[in-house]
Amino acid sequence: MSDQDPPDDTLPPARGRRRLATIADVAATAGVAIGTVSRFLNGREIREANRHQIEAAIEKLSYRRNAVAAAMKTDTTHMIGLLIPTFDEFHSEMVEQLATLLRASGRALVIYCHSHDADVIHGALDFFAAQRVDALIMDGVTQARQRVEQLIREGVPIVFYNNEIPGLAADCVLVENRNASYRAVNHLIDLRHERIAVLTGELHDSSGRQRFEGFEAAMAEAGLAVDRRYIAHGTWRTNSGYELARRLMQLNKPPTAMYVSNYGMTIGVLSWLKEQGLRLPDDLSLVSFDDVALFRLYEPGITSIAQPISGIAQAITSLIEARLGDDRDAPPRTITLSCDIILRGSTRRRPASA
Amino acid sequence: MSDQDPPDDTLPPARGRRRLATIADVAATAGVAIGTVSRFLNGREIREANRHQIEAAIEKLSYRRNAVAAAMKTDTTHMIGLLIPTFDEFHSEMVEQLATLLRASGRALVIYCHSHDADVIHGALDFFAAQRVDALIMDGVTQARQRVEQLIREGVPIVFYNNEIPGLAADCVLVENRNASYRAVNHLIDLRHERIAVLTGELHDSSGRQRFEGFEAAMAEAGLAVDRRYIAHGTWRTNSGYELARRLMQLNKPPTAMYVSNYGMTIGVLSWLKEQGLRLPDDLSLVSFDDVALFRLYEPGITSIAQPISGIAQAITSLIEARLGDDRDAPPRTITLSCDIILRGSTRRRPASA
DNA sequence: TTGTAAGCGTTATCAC
DNA sequence: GTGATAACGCTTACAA
Repeated sequence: MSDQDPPDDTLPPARGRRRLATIADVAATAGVAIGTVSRFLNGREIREANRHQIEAAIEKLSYRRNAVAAAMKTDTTHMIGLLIPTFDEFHSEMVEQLATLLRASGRALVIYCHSHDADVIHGALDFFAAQRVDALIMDGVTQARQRVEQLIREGVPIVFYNNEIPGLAADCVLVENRNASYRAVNHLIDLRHERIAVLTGELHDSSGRQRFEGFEAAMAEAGLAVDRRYIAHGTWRTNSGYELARRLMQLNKPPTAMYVSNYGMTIGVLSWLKEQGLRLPDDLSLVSFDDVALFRLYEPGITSIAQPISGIAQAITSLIEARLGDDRDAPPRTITLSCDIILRGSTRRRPASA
Repeated sequence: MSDQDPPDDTLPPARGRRRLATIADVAATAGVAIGTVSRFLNGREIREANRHQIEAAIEKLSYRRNAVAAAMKTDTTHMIGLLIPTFDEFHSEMVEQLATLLRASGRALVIYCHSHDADVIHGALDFFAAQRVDALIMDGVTQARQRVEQLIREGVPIVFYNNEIPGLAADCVLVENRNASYRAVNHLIDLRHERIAVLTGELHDSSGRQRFEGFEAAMAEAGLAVDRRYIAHGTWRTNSGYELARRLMQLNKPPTAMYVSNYGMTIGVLSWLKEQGLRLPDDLSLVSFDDVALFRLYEPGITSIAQPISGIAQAITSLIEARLGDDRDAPPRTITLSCDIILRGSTRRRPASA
């Protein structure tokens, strides 16, 4: 058997997959050196005649570059790890945009969904590290701190979104949680509401804290005392919105307005209200963080705080490309984007009766 | 410098990443052979004393297994390619479940989103092939046919969901589109509707065809002639739902009921209706394929056809694990799941006036 | 420009 | 069991 032969299918097939042609097969078939084929594959200059030989050989052998082998040499996998808590509408849209933006530079996302489970978070980070992803995008979830520190030490670029983890030197893309929250609550105050309840997110997440602080600031500035019973601490999740809505609305003096710190909990609130036959904005004015299709279509539309999802995805991408390009060793950057308050029918002036 | 030294950080760092300890460093530090460390890492039997040495060395060097190198040897990456058209609610839920199920066997999803763009589809499949994903999950989108055939020849296991591509020998997870559609339209007929419009999906997708056939079958069986103007051919997308709703509802004799072939187009229909101040079910009865959070919360709730998303994710996972396990060469299997029709407030008996 | 060959970090096959 | 060592398929000096 000469070196000119196509790949020999009688070799033990690796894991049931057929033996694919290698760069060596191409080189042999084309009658050039391996190095030349490699140069061609990487888009560098090649003698015209050789180029044609190589193209023909690639075609003939159905050659497929083995990115795994290349990754081993170059220590570049073109994979970006993405660790998100859940596939809610916000994340779906962000992921879609991230995938599209990263595609432009030949990269793809490897996705893990942690559901706030510390074991999963650790497992995901270990997996990403072992797979040598080029970079990592994740919600700044505190349970990850230790593993993340290790990754940073190993030189893996990381971009946090949504929450920052104080003290970690990594790139960050955030929104003005506090300010947006402040403005949203002020909108309720403008409408003469005084009994305003808040559903907070997890306060160990920086976004949860800041959104709550915005609420507090607006109330304090308006000179409105906050009844402790109107402060409901949630977990970001739908079922927590459901439970807390019940608790709040069954008070002797239920709130006339409610500020909910994220989309998921608002879904829970709406479910409970619907079950009870209560209607927005007559029985309650409601404003929610996150703007999603449902809030636009719901009757009435839900007044909400729209995070600039495209902007977030773009910011993340640009940070990553910078880290993977020339700005490898630049100091960590934090990009903070602002939100829009979108007025819809779920908020109205406090009824005189209340 | 002896072999016992920890990795030397003065070596040229690959792409700015620190040089990580290798299995060789661990072996040297532990005073055993490389092969022994490998055996240990892969959970095989090791002499007790060596085990402790190795564990200590791993700890000391912060050793991290390089999955890329392992993948190159074993031709197993533990990555599953996933190619979806868009991140709508259906896919979000499916992806979340798939990711969770696959995690159990140490695998992760690499995701591409094609937006029905043929170039992207081709690019994605080439990327997956180059990255040597262990298997591929994709919507059976016809533009992919040629590339997919090649992948099958190369021995990459593929699971189609949603649509089948006739003539391709691959595993498939489908739902009873035709039957579900048939039952849904029969529900409208039971409610005495006669002017029933349909918004079809793309008819070159098998799901689009089958859903349309179900409509036709129900109408024919009931002896209802279908006015051609009530057949609106859509693209699955929201804007197409919006446009077609307008076209249909502005007919001289608009339909009294509408069957919409997917979630995205229904969003478009609802948007248009909302803009016009038209209400379900008074101005129109509507039933939609796909059951999502919005349809449950909407007022009135949207009568819909619920695909068994968990079942789909489980079926896909089991097919993949079988292919990657002992059933490597089993003949292709197709799993077909049934759907539930969920009755809500968007459908009611045809008003006497109509 | 091209050919040659030394790795990259594993796994797997041998003798021992 | 363990230790040496040959792959795996590619990139990249270096020499020609």
